[in-house]
Order: sequence, then structure tokens, then C-alpha cells
Amino acid sequence: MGSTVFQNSYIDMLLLKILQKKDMYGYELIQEIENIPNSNFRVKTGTIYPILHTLEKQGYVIAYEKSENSRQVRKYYKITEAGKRCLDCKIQDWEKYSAAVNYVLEG
Amino acid sequence: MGSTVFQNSYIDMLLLKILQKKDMYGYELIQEIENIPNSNFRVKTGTIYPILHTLEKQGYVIAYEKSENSRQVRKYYKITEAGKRCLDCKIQDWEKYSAAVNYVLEG
DNA sequence: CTCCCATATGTAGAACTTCTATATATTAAA
DNA sequence: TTTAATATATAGAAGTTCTACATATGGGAG
Repeated sequence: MGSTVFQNSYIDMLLLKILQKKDMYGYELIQEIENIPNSNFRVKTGTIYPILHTLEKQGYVIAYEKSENSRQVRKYYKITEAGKRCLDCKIQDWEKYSAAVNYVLEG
Repeated sequence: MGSTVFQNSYIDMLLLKILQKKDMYGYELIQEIENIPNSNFRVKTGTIYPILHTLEKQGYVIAYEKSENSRQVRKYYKITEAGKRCLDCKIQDWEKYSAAVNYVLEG
């Protein structure tokens, strides 16, 4: 089955994990990721919006629009139960992957 | 500059790290990676040989042919000083990356 | 001896993921 | 009023890995 271990940067996992804490809109997620301390992470809009659309198609998040105190409408994303299960899988994959990499580095 | 944090699966790093321990040929490296315990890593010949050729062009490894006790000629790869410096950089990148991912997962 | 499988290296093209570049619209500040 | 930050979006390029195939040697089974 899917041993696509080496074609996975775990952005999806990070997005789902962040959304597990609270609903956010795309632009907010970009800043959240770029503000991870000591990371220097950079995610482009051309990366994140398509990923969010895909996660939505897969049923891992649900999108809804919300306008706070003005006409400005933002598209919020909420993690679903399926998304939480998917997140658990991806976390397991990550732990297995990072443990294996660290095994080589320490061996 | 290169903040391409999310397009790096660290196969190069693993190869260089393994070659730091001892010289190996391509097929041997594949088995070495696939035998990492609890990893399920799978690397295809179509992945590893081009990467080795690239590492060679970059001057991070040197290739030499060796035939042990028969006509069978194998292409061994040896890490260079530049390769060792590159490895140190990649390890630092990995540690930064994995620490940041774990920060999100634990946060 | 011959067939098959594991070993061993290699390449072309597909597929997937992320980046670059651009477009559009709103809001706040200079 | 014009600039920058906010906010979403898409097309096409670039980078990385995978699939599939080609080729060749060596060892074991029959």
C-alpha cells in the first residue's frame, strides 16, 4: 500500500493540527505557520489555498464564511471527525518517519 | 533565499549519513535504507541512482568502480569533505524542521 | 544446460507537491 | 489618494519521487 514516505512534507498534518485547536481562515493559517518559533517556515498562498480546497474535498475540513463586525467576509475552516482521524494517522506516520530518520542520524 | 523548507524529504541527508560510515554502492544503499527498523522505507532505483548522480555532480560524493573477487563491477560512492560539510548543514535543517513540527504537535 | 530469480545500474516519462507569478478586492494608514 | 496589509484564488513552472522499462551478471533449481 501507500509507502509514499518520501513524498510528504506534513503541511496537511500541521494545518489539521492547528485547526484542531480552533477554526481559522487561510490567511490566518499562513501567519500561524510562519510564526512557529525558530522554524523560518514559509508557506505561500499558492500552496495553502489549494491544500485547503483538497482537504475540504476529502471531507477532512468544512468551510464556512463569517464576517466579523464589517462587510469583510472570511472563509473559516473547521476540522471534521474524519479530519481528526486522518490527523491521528498522519501524526503516527510522522512519528514513525522522524524516529527512523533519527535512528540513522544517531546510529 | 532558500526557505524551501517544505520540499525536502531528506533522502540526500540519509544517503550522505550512511556513506559517512562506509563506502557503498547504489543497490547496497537501497537495502540499507529499506532495512531501517520500524521504518517501512521504500526507495526505488529510479529515485536513488539519479540522486547519487546529482550528489556526484555537486561534489558531495566521489564514485569509483570496484570488482570484488569476480568480474562483477560495482560502483561505490565515497563522501567528500564538501559532502561532510553539506551533511552537517542538512542535519541542522532537519533538526530545526523536526523541532518545529514537534512544537506544533505538542503545543 | 537452461531457466529463473536476485543482484546491479540506468533512463524516460508520469505523478505529486510546492513555488512563482499574477489577479482581484477590501481595509487601514500615511 | 495612494500605499501597504489583509484576504482569497488560480495557472503554470519547478522540484522531487515513483512507475515502468531496459540491460547485464551471477547463482541455484531442475
